[in-house]
Amino acid sequence: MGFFSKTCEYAMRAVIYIAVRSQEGQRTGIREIAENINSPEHFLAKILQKLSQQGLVLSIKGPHGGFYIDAPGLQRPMADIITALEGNELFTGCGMGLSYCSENNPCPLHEDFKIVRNQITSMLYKTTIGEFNREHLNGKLTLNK
Amino acid sequence: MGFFSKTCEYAMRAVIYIAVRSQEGQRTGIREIAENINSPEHFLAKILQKLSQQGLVLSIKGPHGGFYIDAPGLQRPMADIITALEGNELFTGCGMGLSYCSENNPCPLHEDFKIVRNQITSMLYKTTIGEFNREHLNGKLTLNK
DNA sequence: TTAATAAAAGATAAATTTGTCCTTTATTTG
DNA sequence: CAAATAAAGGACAAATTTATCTTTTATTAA
Repeated sequence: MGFFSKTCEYAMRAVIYIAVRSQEGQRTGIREIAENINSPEHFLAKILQKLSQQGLVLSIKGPHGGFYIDAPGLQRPMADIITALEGNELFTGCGMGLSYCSENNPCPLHEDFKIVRNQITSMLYKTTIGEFNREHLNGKLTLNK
Repeated sequence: MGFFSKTCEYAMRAVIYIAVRSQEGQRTGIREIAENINSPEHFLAKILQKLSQQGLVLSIKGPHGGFYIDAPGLQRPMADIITALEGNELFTGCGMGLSYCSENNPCPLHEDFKIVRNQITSMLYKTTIGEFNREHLNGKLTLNK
């Protein structure tokens, strides 16, 4: 059980990769992205299709086409990727899966879990899609293994 | 996407329920547990089978048999439930699913994610299986909806 | 305007998780 | 001992997630 689903993992890696390439003024094809983030190409295509439909990434068909992200897009938080693909259950749901868990009706882990959830939420909202650049990837950061 | 898998959700709820009943000196059958934590009975049976094999819960067959947890068992951390069922990927894995992500080779979310993971880890290790009792369940706490 | 390129879209398949059912084994009680 | 009880275990089925393959549509460039 990974923390995020494969779908979200691939999506985050892909979007960061596209963001880096976009800041270099390049559009990127699926092949290149999949190779660089180590994901199944066709599965990733489906994911990017969804993100594209929701306007999280932009795309152009045909020669020299590919995916890219514009300046406003680069300012959006990582959280938007998760939300676009799986809604906001991660940010709101009960840790033990109880639908009526709430302040008034808490599960045993409610209080502690609130802290964890807030931490995740703030991590994903404060980190923007565009805050990683080529230097990061040329340094210690990695996306593909 | 829930935070934990259904398996872990049911397991945590079931173990807490068994712990409460054990502290009342009672063994509990699968039927009763499933009803009280709102889980599919047979699926839960499989889960408890695994937890029983690993010694996390104890069981006795036949009339007046059922599941229970002894005093040392009640002292164990909730984390043991997760580990018993799915290993410790949750406590060690990279948020973006990268196998070689580490201090020397971090993914873009590495630093923030470390904080989140530590919080989860400490939540699950500091909370013991036996720390909830009937008063909790009769109060605001809930396990079944 | 034709050929090549690349994403969009649809169909299908494999793998995993979740859920159900049935038989066997162990234990208790009458 | 026989009948009843309850977990253990095995087989199977449904649902979801992950992955693959093929066709269509849009765009570019020769």
